[in-house]
Amino acid sequence: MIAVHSTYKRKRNRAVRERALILAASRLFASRGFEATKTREIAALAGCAEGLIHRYFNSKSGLLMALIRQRVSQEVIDLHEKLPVAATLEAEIVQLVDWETRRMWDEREFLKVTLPRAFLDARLGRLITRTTLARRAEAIRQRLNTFKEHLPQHELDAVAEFVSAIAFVFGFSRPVILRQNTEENRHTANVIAGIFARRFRQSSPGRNGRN
Amino acid sequence: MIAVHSTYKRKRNRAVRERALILAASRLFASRGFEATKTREIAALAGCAEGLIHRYFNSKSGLLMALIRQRVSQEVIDLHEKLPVAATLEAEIVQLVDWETRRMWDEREFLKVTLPRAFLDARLGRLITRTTLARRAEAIRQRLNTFKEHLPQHELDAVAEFVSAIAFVFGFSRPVILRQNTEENRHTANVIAGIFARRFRQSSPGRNGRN
Amino acid sequence: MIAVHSTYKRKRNRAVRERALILAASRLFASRGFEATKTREIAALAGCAEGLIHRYFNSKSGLLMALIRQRVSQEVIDLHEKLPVAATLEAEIVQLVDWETRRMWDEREFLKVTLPRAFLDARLGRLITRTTLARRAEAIRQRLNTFKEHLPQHELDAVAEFVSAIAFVFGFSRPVILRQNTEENRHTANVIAGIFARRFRQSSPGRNGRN
Amino acid sequence: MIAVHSTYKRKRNRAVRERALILAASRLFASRGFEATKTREIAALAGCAEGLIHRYFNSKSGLLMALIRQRVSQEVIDLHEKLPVAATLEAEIVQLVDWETRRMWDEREFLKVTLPRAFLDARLGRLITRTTLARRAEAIRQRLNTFKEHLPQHELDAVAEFVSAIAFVFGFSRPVILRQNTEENRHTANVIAGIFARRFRQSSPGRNGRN
DNA sequence: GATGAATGAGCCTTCATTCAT
DNA sequence: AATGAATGAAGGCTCATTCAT
Repeated sequence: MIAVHSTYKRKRNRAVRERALILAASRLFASRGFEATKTREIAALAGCAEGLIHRYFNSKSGLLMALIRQRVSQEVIDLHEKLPVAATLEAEIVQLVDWETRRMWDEREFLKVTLPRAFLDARLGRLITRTTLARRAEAIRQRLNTFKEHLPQHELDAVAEFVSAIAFVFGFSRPVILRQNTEENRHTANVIAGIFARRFRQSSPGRNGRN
Repeated sequence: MIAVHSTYKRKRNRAVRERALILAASRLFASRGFEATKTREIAALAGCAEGLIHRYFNSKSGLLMALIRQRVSQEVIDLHEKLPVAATLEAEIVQLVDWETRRMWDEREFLKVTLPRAFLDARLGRLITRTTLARRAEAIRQRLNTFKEHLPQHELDAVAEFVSAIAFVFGFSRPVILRQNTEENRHTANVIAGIFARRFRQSSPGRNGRN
Repeated sequence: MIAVHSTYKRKRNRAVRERALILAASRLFASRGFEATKTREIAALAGCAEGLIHRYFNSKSGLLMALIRQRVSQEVIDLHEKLPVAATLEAEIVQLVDWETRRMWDEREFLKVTLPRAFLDARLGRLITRTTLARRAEAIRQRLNTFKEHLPQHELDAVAEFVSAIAFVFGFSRPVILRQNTEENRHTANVIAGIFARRFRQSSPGRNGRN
Repeated sequence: MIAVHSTYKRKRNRAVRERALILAASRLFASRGFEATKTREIAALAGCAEGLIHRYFNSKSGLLMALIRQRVSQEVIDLHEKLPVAATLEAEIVQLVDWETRRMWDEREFLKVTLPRAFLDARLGRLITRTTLARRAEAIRQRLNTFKEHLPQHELDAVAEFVSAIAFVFGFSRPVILRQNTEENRHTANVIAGIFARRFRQSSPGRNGRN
């Protein structure tokens, strides 16, 4: 009984410590960059010993990889659960852009850590594409598929790409990299989405044309 | 990697050496990252002595700043000279997206160096915005202004933002960061531009409707 | 040069290591000068890692300061305990000169390190005066005070100064700086002290005059 | 004629430049120490090119040696010319101490440069002894010899040593190294000299004893 | 298993020296 | 001959990693 408890506790502790280290690393890598962050600082912020970074993750960059792997596995595509599909394709596109733009902003810390590494490491770049972006794109594509009668297949992909591109730029690049105002960028994203989506407005009976 | 210098030894030519160092640093920072690049490697690639980095630029990061400053000053907005304005707004939008997407690809090395630093340094982020992005956006806005009778002012800004966002994602992010195929991405950008621009198609007499 | 450490490796013993580093630094600074001594050499002689110099003392010059501080705090004025006061003032002066001359010789290593720094750093010069020289002078003054009936107050200070001046020159300057023979210099100091002290010979009854 | 003039001028220039470099080095070595002084600073202060240090003196330490050699050769023992011998031995000792104490103070810059080097370099220490101190001691001894009837030979040497020891301590060590007040130290030197010299007071007829 | 003190390879930087101009 | 730009060896310091406790 004691042994079990002890084992359990040890396991629990390890899991807790691992998470603490990953969280601390995530924060510090994002704000100072990977190489400028010292292992000592990570350990201090996580509240445990420096040596654990090497015991658990082998090395500083092992911790980085663990950080990425963890996020990738956490990544849950909750689009369907949390966001009801809109009534029209036009509305759906606008709503997707808004949703994804917000999500990119929420993900900014992870992206700040990941992107600069992906610049340098082709494998990492492809890993992110495969595990994160591709899955999201697929989820978006599925939702759009609801409207397939108003959306030729060859355009469906383009719309999905449009959504994630606009979300990335106005949800992450502009506010995070270039320090532009978050709200304004979200607004811009919406205006652009509106113009883009207009193309897919279903003509109401008796009205035609651009206006 | 081939040395970026022509053959000279102990020749006095500050201008040439500065350029060689900046070029070498640009290549190495882009491919390995700033901190992973050793000053010795930069000097070796530039074909001159390590000490010159400090004589000319004060420090390794001084060289980085010089690199950024140089590019910013070189940045010439040659949109008008090289790319004739299209006949219609729709065509102009499509052509601008294509042009800017290519340009982003051409700038990939500089962006690979700059962006990760901008992640960490707010001032640098704003500097880039002001000196590079804002100027280009302005140039695009001016061209679009040619079509102001077909483009309400509030949409003009959105269109300009759309152009540079799509160009950044499909000209740089996707092919460089995520190592996706350059050509395919350019195509996707064009498709998206097409859909977007369609919104601004001037109705020809006797024909209406979505198609 | 023989390593100044006993055999240990990766043992945790900060106190021992600090002492080993200070001792090694003391030896090397004295024989080669501060700047000519490499931190690597100090660490090698102390038998520990270079990094410890910076962990313990912050920097090479921090080690120098620690060295000085340590000696200053060690400095014990044991004049009274080890050297009985002589019967007469004349004898006391002679004996003090001899004692202090020897002590200067014993301190030669520390002085070789300290003096050249005091040349350049006013604060250090005053620190040494205050902590080391002034205290010794005071101790000498107290002993001389035993003979106050034969020594007018205004001369007491001069005698104390005489003692330390002669000790410094013939115990340190001549043998250490100018590499003159130690014994001969001690002899010279004694002769000078004899002449000087003669002034304070108490006239024995029935005999006067110079002899 | 032109050639002669030109040659003359060149020679003159070289001599002028050498002196300028030696003077600049002397100042800087004294105030910052030998290694902390950069050749560039010396050249700047001397108002000529860095390369000349190596052309004229081979190296930075060559310049130091030249500085020492020059001073040594300049050293003129002008004791006899400038300072008349006193009437009595007692007065002569007091006056010699005062004179030499002042001279040490005047020499402080040179000593600040030389002594720390002599700490490290035995040959230099002996060179200084031989060329500077020994010569002065000899000059002093000669003057004292004037009073040989009142001064046994074995004491003569001790008196000469006393003079230079007291002069060194109160003219240089105390005011320069320990930053003590110059005037006070000169006074102390005089008091000590007075006590010491008293020993050699010639008894006036009809009066004996200590007073 | 956890801790954090000890290690030492490696890098940026300095600056005496060299040499093209 | 004079200049000062270029060179590159060398050293102080950092910090990921190791390992005694």
